[in-house]
Amino acid sequence: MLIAKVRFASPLPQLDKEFDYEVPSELEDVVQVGSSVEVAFGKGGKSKVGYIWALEAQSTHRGNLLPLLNIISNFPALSVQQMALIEAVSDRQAGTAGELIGGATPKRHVRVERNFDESPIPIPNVDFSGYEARLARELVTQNGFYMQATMEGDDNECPNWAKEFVQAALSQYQLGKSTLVVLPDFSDLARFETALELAELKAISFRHSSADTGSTRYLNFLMSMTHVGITYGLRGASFSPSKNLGLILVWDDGDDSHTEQASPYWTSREVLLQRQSLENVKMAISSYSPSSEVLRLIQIQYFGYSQAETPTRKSTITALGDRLDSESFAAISNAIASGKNVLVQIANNGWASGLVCVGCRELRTCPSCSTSIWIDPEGKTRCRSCKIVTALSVCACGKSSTRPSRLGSSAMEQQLRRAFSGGTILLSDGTNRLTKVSGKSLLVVATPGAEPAIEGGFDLVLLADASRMACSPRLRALEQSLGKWANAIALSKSDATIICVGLKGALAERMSRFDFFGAVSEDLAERVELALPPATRVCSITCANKTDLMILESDLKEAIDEDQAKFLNVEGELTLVMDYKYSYGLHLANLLITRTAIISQKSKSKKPGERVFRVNMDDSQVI
DNA sequence: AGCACGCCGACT
DNA sequence: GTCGGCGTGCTC
Repeated sequence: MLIAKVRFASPLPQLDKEFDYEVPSELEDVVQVGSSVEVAFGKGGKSKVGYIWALEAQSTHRGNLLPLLNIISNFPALSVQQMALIEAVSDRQAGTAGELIGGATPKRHVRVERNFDESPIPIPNVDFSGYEARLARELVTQNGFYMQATMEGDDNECPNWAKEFVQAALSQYQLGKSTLVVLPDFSDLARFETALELAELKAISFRHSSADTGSTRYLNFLMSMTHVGITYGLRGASFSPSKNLGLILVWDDGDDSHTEQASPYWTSREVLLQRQSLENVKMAISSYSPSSEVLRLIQIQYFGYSQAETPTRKSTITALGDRLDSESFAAISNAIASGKNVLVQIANNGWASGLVCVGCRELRTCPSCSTSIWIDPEGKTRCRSCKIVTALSVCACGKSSTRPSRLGSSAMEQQLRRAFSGGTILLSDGTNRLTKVSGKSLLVVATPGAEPAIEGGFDLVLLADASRMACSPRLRALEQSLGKWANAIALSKSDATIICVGLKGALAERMSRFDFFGAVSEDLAERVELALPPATRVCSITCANKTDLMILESDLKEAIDEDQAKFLNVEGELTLVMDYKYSYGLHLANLLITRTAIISQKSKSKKPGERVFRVNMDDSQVI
């Protein structure tokens, strides 16, 4: 009798295990590992969809077994490699396999299956050469590699890195192997697609994208599962199947969008590093400015690397902290007057990033959650965290008026509109985004990540909030700012002028040479000295109530090895933060899974559909 | 999650 | 005596 070990796509820790079912003899020839099946489950015996995690000859369950009711499809819903990855990631992140299953397998479409053509794709006859192919060459000998991308700037829509990625993927294809490409956002996805089109490789490329219709997604999923080719997409694609995988490519791994904001809070880079070792394949990461994690991989010699040549652009560092001092004002004026195009990068959108009392200069905060209040793109005073529009009350000092602590992109746009009547002023931010602009004398105000492409590149880039972005007290502020500046600078012409507003000291000196590699290295060296991430890992555990958290804390204090992990003091009563060594990660994650599950079940303050504990094994926000 | 089981107070 | 409140625990 064949036994199917079945898992469910549920985040509940109680269901995070395999359940045994008998395979009826008439299904014995059709079931396979990865099949989605219908089974009866629970007291009501209602039917539920599960996934065959393994097929075995004997059951370990004492008690009688129910039969599988049905096989949902002849195509497996998950590949063996996907299941191994899901297990590895849930173990590492102290989550459940069930909460990752949904993201790894798309909704089934019967018509797509009926029309599915499993025959091999005619091999495209491609000759895609005519540029460096630095990456493809390095990957012949390297198993893990970081390539700092060169800033060419003249082609914003198909930059050098995208061509490098395509070339590397093509080399794999010629060896009969697939490539998986993971990008942070849709503009980078579009850039990579442009390169794929240029190389005429669309026929062997399978897009994993939430922007596609369900049937397209399912078709591409089946294609990735059954055909050697190039699978690409945003962070969710980290879990897609890939037949005979040979290479994993990641663009701009330090971008926030690579981190999943829901439990178990994984990041593309870490998931794909797991995948690299599970599937024994090559992996390369590329960006204009490296992440500190990548530099750590280089330091421990897990990754080789190659730095880009220093960009040829002119760099100006203004000493004043003001956004529009006379120097940058003059530079913009001159550029606009001579028909050139200017990009102004502003840290945040809306009208004001914060409001300060005119009397006591205290930052105004939301009455219910005490995070700062800003003026959003619609001009409303709104809490940043609970998103509620709040009427401003009278301050403790007696004054009721406020002034903006720092202007947002909408305000900046208005200010520039008054100052420069000669040019066309455009605004591009997260809510109102331009993907491409063209023309002369354009003055584009954009928030990081929302910079539009422009034919030929910008002539002048003003990083208007440089000093404020870099000086924010968050751990990753500097590293992330460097990444955002680098991405903006990459959109400029090779002889453009770059103005960094208000930088001082060593950072100003680094930026005058566009030495991103050096700046992040220095940042990493300091963190290593202070034993901060990525020298160690830091996890956070938040809990809805204090008593449960205290139980967990004393529980953990007894169980953990003090040489490997320790508690850190943080503000906020409902959060525990620990730092721990990489080698202790699996052990700690396991400890957290079991302990939080026990306490959750006994908790008095359970709410339906809400977790008692939220565990983030790599929380870089808390420090 | 769902659903049943069970132990307690309130009621015809 | 028994009806129904929801806390507790299990589901192959």
